[in-house]
Amino acid sequence: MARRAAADTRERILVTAARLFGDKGVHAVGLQQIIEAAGCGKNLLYREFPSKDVLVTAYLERCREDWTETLRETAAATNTPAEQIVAVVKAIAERATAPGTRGCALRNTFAEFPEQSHPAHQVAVEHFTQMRRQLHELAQRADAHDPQLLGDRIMLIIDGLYTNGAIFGTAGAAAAAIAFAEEVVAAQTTTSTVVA
Amino acid sequence: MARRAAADTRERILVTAARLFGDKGVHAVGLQQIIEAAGCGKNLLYREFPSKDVLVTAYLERCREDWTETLRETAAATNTPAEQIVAVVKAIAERATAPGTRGCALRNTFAEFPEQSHPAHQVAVEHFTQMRRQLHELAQRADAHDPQLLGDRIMLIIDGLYTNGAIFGTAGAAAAAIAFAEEVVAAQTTTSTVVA
DNA sequence: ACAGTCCCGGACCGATCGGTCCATGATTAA
DNA sequence: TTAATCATGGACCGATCGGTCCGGGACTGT
Repeated sequence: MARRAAADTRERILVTAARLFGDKGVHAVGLQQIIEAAGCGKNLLYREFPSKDVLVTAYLERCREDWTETLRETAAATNTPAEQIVAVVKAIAERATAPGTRGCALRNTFAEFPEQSHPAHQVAVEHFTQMRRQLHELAQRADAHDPQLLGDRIMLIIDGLYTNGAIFGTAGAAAAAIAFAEEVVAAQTTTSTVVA
Repeated sequence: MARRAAADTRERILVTAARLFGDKGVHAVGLQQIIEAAGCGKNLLYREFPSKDVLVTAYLERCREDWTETLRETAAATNTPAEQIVAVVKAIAERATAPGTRGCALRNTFAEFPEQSHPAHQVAVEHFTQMRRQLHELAQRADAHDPQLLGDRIMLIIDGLYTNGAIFGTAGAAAAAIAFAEEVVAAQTTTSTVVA
């Protein structure tokens, strides 16, 4: 077998770890398990990720990239910020209700690392802080009457959506969430609060 | 020292375990730690809770009782089902934004035990299923136009509230959540969809 | 005072954790 | 072909996990 490039190896380990962490939770997955699933030597994993904390952090950064990618895709697929907000909720609804999904990986890992000093905790907090700011900006560009309020409401819906989807799947409140988001956006972006 | 009654001992262990589990997560807390914090012998814990799974299950059942208690209290403190729905959201908002709170204990533990066969997983699923049914019933008694829809929306808000409060505390979307719930209830219980 | 009951807490068990080190074998460049 | 490089995977380490067992001391009823 040809020798694999270091970048490929790192990617393979990270993808494997992400799958296992996502499926079973970080604490429940041992490094030995990741090594076996990735089919690499023990040295290699420790060369790329000197400790489990580093690996977990890399895993969470990858999850953050997924969110950023979602923002980009929905921006490209819609014409207005208002439409994009709904598209984001729709994209997350699909993801959160997929079979076997366990909710937001960053939220789950946040729950596993309560210590504020832990890097995983910090990455998760950074993510949600950034996410909230981005939703506020998006609401502002959508000319919402109260951008903060709209952003926060969308954030509540998204966070609720993840939990609900993890438990009930498509039989849950996902469908309700999309219509919910549409109404909330519409109510905040119409020229009057009176709905005819 | 006077000998303690068995019921008191059990309660003391359970309260101690609940605090530690809630603060640090189930996987992160060892039984030795609980024993030391509760100030009891090792035998005693294993007499009351033959395994950690049993203890975790008892912890989650206690959390479910807290929810049931919240339902009772809000029912007693309000005059109409519509008011009760808002009161429930308000009560959870206070709880979820308290300093040091880490979100919904059942939701967090659900994240830690992904295996469907695990009793902790099952208790959590039962809780959310029951909770959703209760919110549907409450919405029905509030004469909502679409009780399922209103119940699901409130559930999204509550689930989102827990996550948001765990991360941002009172600086988060909690205040927005209460007004949000009020509007959602009002829109579903007015005689017309036209808001003056 | 005595015998019996109960509880604290430490010794101990096998398993597994994160992490280190190295022998072996395969692949590469020269 | 030879020498150097690199990945594999097992041996090993100390710590900690859930769980069992038991010694010794404090309390009880008689």
